[in-house]
Amino acid sequence: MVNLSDVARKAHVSKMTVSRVINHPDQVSPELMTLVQQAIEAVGYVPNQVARALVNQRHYVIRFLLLEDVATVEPNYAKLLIRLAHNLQQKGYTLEISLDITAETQSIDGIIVSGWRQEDLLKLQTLDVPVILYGAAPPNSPLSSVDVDNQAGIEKATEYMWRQGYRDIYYIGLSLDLPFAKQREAGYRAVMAQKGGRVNVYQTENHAHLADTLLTNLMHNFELPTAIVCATDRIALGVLRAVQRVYHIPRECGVIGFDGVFIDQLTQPQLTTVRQPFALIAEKIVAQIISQIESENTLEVENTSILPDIVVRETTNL
Amino acid sequence: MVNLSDVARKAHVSKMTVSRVINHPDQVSPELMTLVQQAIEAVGYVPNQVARALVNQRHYVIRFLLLEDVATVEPNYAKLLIRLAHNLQQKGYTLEISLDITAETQSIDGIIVSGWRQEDLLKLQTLDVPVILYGAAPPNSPLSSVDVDNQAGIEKATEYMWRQGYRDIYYIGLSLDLPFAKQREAGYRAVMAQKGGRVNVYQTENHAHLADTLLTNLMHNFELPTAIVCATDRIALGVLRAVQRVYHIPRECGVIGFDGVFIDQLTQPQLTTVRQPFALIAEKIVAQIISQIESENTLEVENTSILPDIVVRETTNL
DNA sequence: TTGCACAATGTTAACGGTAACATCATCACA
DNA sequence: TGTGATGATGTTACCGTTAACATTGTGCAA
Repeated sequence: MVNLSDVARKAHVSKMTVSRVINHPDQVSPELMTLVQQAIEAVGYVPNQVARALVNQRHYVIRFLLLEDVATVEPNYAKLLIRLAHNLQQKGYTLEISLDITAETQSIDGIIVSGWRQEDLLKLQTLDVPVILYGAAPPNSPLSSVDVDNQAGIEKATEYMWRQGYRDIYYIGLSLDLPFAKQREAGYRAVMAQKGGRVNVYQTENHAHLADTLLTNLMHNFELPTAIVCATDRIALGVLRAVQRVYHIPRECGVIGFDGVFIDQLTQPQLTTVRQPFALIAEKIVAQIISQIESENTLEVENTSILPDIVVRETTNL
Repeated sequence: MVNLSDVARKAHVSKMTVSRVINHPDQVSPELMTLVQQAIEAVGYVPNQVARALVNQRHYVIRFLLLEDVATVEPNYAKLLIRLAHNLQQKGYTLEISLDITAETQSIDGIIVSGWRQEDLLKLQTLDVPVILYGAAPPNSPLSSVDVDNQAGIEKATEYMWRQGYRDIYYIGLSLDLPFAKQREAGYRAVMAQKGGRVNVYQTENHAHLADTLLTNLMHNFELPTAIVCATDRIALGVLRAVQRVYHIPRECGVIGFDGVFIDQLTQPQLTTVRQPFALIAEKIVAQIISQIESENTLEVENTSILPDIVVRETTNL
């Protein structure tokens, strides 16, 4: 392996000069600068990150800790993961994947956590590296977080349906005791309260066929045109299937989902949805964790919500 | 950070003795052994992997190189990735993600490549670490590979449909010039040749709505009961949608897909499919790459095909 | 008793970098 | 002309670990 000494020998300077050319270019004279750069080229030198990590006590590695149950992993993660890897790479970091919250933290600089539950937070707080949560942290949590703005997302969706002209608007939520599920429901309620529309909230588990069953019973009460705001695309898929057996989409019934990852492109007609802006989310997560790492100890908690956009397709154009 | 010296001081031995307790337990006397182990416990020592990596020229890191176009990333990868991370962790390795084939290889021990094309192979061959391809390598390639047995998978599927009693069997393939697409088609042809059935091969791009359109035109030729063997679940989704508008599934038409990741669970009725055995695939990949790393230079090319299983659901029970 | 093999432990140097300090030449200014 | 500030470069030591070699002590055969 080509190392600093090889470059130094080639350029007839000391190792330190070479090191400085790389890390503190302002501290070397222009002549040596070019001389050393040529030597680096000539011998094909590439800095050894491991040695660098050892002496700097920095590793240039961020861990993505996935706590979600492996069986239920959503395709979401692939998208987020890829964006994260890409953004980190640009900043000179690499992304490592772990499923184990108890894994050692001494060869990483920070952790991005996804799929966490309330009960994981205590352990996460005690770690000795910066932690960023994907998904909104509870109030007063000492951990920073980045999340899509779930409430605003459903607000946008509900308002959009109202603006399209639908007045009979249903919300099919998730029967899950998790913050994001409640926030989405709150978004629907907020808009309906403001508009003075009738509130119709139902809940189901996150399965298309359960949503299908629910809607099959529900849709006889519709006062057309009716809109159905769904907490997830998966629910929307089932809703769509049930409703289109009886009504015309979108003339009689409009449907809008939430997530915008994969499922929305599989439906027929194609689903209008609130899309999680993974590119932005990843960007923000990366910016935040790197700033925490590089600011050393000034631990400033930051909770970011990112406003999602509506992707209009074929299920909502009244 | 607690290090070897701290343990050594606590146990009143030299650093080397502590190191040996960890790496070569057979070389230390039982008394010191327990003494040192207690000291390790007492001070909470955890070996520093970075220092270890530096001196051993080993990093205990495997890179997952994803060359697929980011936009088309299938949820497949999330499943595979998680299995890989899990298996590697058990062997003391960590998994890192990269999208960049040109990234440095000096702080990793091996690479697992996914989504590669023919034109990537040359560059991959020149890397100075072991490389395992996910997806069958071309004949005589110097790179090892692990893949699902695509041909055998579709053979199984076709035979299964024949056994169910369908005699009019169609194959809807992928219009892609990639080995796996050809192998799947070959599987269908092989079985039909053997059974003496009429060969009906059509191709489409990997989109549900294109498959829908294709089938809408095609299905008037069916001699019921007809089976449709699909190259992917995505195609199967479109096929199912088109066919069920006219025929009863599975009494008049049976449909079987390939992949078994995610999509198959979204259809109504639920899709019978050939499932990629990601647990096995990941296991095999990990075993293979670690064996290559640890055997140093005895570079033995190994191409493994893993036989997939059929997951019988609701679209094939004639 | 002597010497030697062998097992248990310690010492040293290295892996490839960088921070901190030391050295040296240059130059401005009193 | 001497002094000290300044900038460019070199020297040293260290990050935490392990391989290789050195040392020590023990038992056993000659």
